[in-house]
Amino acid sequence: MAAAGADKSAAPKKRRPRDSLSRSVIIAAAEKIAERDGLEGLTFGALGKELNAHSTSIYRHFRDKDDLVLELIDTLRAKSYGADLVSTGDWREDLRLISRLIHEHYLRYPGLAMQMAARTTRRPTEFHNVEFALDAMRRAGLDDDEAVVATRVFGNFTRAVSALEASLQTLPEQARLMDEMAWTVEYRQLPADEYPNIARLSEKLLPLGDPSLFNHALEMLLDAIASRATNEVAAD
Amino acid sequence: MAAAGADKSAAPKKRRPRDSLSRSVIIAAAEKIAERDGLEGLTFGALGKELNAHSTSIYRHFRDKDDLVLELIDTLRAKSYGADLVSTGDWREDLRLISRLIHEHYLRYPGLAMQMAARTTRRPTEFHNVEFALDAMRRAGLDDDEAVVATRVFGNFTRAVSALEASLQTLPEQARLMDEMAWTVEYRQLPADEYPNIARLSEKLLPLGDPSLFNHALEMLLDAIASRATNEVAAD
DNA sequence: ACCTGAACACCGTTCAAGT
DNA sequence: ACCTGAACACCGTTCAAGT
Repeated sequence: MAAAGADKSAAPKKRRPRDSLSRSVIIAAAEKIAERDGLEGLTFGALGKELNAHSTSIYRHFRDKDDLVLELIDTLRAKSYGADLVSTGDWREDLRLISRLIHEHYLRYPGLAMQMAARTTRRPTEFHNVEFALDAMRRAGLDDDEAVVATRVFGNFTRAVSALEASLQTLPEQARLMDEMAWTVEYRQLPADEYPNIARLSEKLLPLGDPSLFNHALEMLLDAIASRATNEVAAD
Repeated sequence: MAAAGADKSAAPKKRRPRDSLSRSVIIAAAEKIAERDGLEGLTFGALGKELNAHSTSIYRHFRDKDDLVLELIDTLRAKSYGADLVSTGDWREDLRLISRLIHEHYLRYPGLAMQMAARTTRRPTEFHNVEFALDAMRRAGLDDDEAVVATRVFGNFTRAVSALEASLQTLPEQARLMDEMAWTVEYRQLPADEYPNIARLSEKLLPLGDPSLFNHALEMLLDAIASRATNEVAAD
């Protein structure tokens, strides 16, 4: 009774049934690997193992690795924050919301962050993000041209800074620690005559990835948008 | 007379003399390759070929590839804009200057941009950049805590957005074109009832890497810094 | 002491061969 | 039609062997 059904194929073989492979099945396996091993673990070899299939059979369903990664990006996006992106009615709060959701999402999948930041996926989640940001800019009082530019500036800022923070997380442990420590060690020993400002402020210097920085930057950019918007609203 | 000196070692061998290899010689070769083939061409194999040496002999002078890349980053930085980083006396103009120099430099070496943005090199060029920015923030009228945060925000913004733009440049040609075209093709066909703002503005949408965006973002951030600085100066 | 050669453990990708 | 096996052209890196 104990090892009844799975007995024969116990440890070694149990081959996948024919036709059981598909894009969605492969993406599900990729998600699992990304969640478990991070992104550097996402190889065709690992996918094959996870799927109990030959690694090269994936090529029947995806043109190449780029094709697979783009599909994975959109799936993760929708799952990770698709449902949370609901307007609050306040443009500034809305921009804060989308920016923070993207930021958190990138930090959750740091190995994919740079690709998420740089690629255009042409898929529903992306359409929805753009629509959401454009609408907030309109409600902020920006005219059409300003809204388009502000949306891009705001989006590029959010994705770029988030990807930078995420990439700090993917550095080899030793490099990350050395880099972080530099701001509390090397920078405190610089000569005051050559680097007076560093010497004066050396106790206060923050590492590049300090968690408070994102919000500071976000609020500064929101201030700048608000001040441009105010100029318009003043005409009311 | 024609092929006199170089005759014997014409095509095939001409081995490097012993002890002629060093960190600086290797970095010079790496610069040459980076300039010529971009960064994806910078492999130990290519370095060996460029140096007329065995690829593995590089390991006598650099711990690993990361060690080599960090050294290369600082060398390129110093050479590319080290001499141009001179204060104008105007804090806002100074921040504009350093931001644009970094931006241009990243676009010149797009394959290294992400590493340049995320790593702390602990070397003179980096010290100098930090000192320069801190001094500008002080002259803008920010207090110590604000200056430290503003420097980080400003630096992270500059490096992150520049690295994002640079990484767009390193995409495979076909992916880059498809991604750019999406904003003038797919986005113009979205249904107006579901995406009213995209539909209304679809003629104006810019690709992610539009060259005007960096300056727009930069001026917005400078505005935000100026407005915080003004609050202080108002007390004068 | 310095450099080379051969090998290792990976990658993504191609393609002929099996079922 | 779908999947596998073997091979290819790369990576970075290690280490014993040559000079």
